[in-house]
Amino acid sequence: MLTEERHRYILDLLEEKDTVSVQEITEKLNHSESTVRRDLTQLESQQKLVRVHGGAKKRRRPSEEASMEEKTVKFSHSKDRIAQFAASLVEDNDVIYVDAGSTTFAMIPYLKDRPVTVVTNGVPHASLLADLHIETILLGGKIKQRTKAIIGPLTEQSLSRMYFTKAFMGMNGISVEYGLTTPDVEEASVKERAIRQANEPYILADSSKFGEVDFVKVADVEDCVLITDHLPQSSRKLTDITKVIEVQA
Amino acid sequence: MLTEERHRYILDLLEEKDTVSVQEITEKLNHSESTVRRDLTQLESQQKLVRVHGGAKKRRRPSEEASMEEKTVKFSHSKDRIAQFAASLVEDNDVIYVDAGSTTFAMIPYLKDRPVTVVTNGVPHASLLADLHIETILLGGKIKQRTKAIIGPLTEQSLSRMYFTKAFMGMNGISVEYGLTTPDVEEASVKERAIRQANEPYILADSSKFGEVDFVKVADVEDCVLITDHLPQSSRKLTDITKVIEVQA
DNA sequence: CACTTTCATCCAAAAACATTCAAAATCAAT
DNA sequence: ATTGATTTTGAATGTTTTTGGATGAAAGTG
Repeated sequence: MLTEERHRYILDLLEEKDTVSVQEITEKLNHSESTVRRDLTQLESQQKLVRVHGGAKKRRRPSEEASMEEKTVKFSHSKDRIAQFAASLVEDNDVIYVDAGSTTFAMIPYLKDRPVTVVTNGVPHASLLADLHIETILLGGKIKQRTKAIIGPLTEQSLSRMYFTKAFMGMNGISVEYGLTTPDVEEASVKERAIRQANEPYILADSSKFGEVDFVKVADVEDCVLITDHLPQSSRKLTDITKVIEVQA
Repeated sequence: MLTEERHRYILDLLEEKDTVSVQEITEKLNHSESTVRRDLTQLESQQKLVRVHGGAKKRRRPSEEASMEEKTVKFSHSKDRIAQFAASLVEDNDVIYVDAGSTTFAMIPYLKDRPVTVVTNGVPHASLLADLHIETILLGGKIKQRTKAIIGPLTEQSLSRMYFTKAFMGMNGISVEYGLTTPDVEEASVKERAIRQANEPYILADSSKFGEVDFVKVADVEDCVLITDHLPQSSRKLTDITKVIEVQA
């Protein structure tokens, strides 16, 4: 096989997979490690790829690289505080549920390199989790256009066969009288099920959610622990019926 | 055999394959190495090809040669042609399966505003489909970091309860002898299942996939219709055992 | 820290190369 | 058709490039 052909093959592999190992190439091409290493060295000097220990990765334009990183930044300060605290509750080898939504999304960067399995119904959540090399199971079902949340009967069905050590949920309305509420019927059903399947369900909510009541009830307040940046005076009564954690700003 | 004929033959080979080895030519033309080398030297001086150690490669316009950029664009052009044709096969009210992978991803823009339901195991696919307001079901399961494909037993389980009018699959290797193959075991299982659940399974593959053999077999070639930009001479035998559609470039 | 994997470097064997030369084929004139 | 000149061919030669294994150093893993 021609050097040229090997080079082409390696670059094509990279085009598909972003990274290749020396081992993989030696097996597929049936050439020695020495040869493959030489190939990689040459291709690197041509700026066609970047060598890494054990193989090579695709060369990215700086712009691309930046946008990858950028994904993990910027949330409102209160959301981020809540998320960071929630993530600190996660223990090694937990199997946790992370609900779709922006507050729970903010937790994900704080889970980096933790030995946990995450089940989620948030498509962007799953994507970021995978990027951070966290074992991730995405629930199946209908995808909701606006929020990229997975919902529907299929979702509930799969959920009903899972069990979580902890669940971290977003919620639109939290009220003493009407409990935990959300605007979408199908999403409510999924949330309800996830809370039921978790040993310790937590609700992540900034202060604006308290006193709000939405269309569908998901669960009673006393079923969950609430995590917030600040509990408004008007909702102080909640502390009588369930545990509320106020994260220091 | 005339010198002129040999030259023609060599250039034709290059047109097909981009690179040829001296050895290959000597075997096929049944002439000595000396002769073939002379041919190559002459053709190079006529700027019809570029010599490399062990053989020769196709001459490219300088612009092409220089930028990796163009190569990527060009590659995705054939993918795009294949994808566009595949999308044209979709009929109203179909329930189709769209496999994870870049070729099938290219189909999605062509499905915009079509009254179809799409089931997929590609996370980016589902995301784009939702953005284009197409009814989308994402399969559940483990998410694969590199490709963002959903795989694993959970995935197969849900798949087994679905039925599709058509399935559009990507594939890494297509060979007369070894059938349809792919490098990842779990992904292979999902693909196999999806093909089984579809009334009309299609394989989308550019010409580079033919003759390739990967680690795991997914299905036999005759189970599917192949859609490609160009079927290489060496794989013509495929037309005897299944339907192959070559999309005009 | 021990242990494994991957790495760069060196070297000898193998493959591919340019060059030379005599035989074979082609041509051009008789 | 035969001869001699010319071109093309394939084998032989020695040189250069490429290859794959061996080695110990470096990096990654637990």
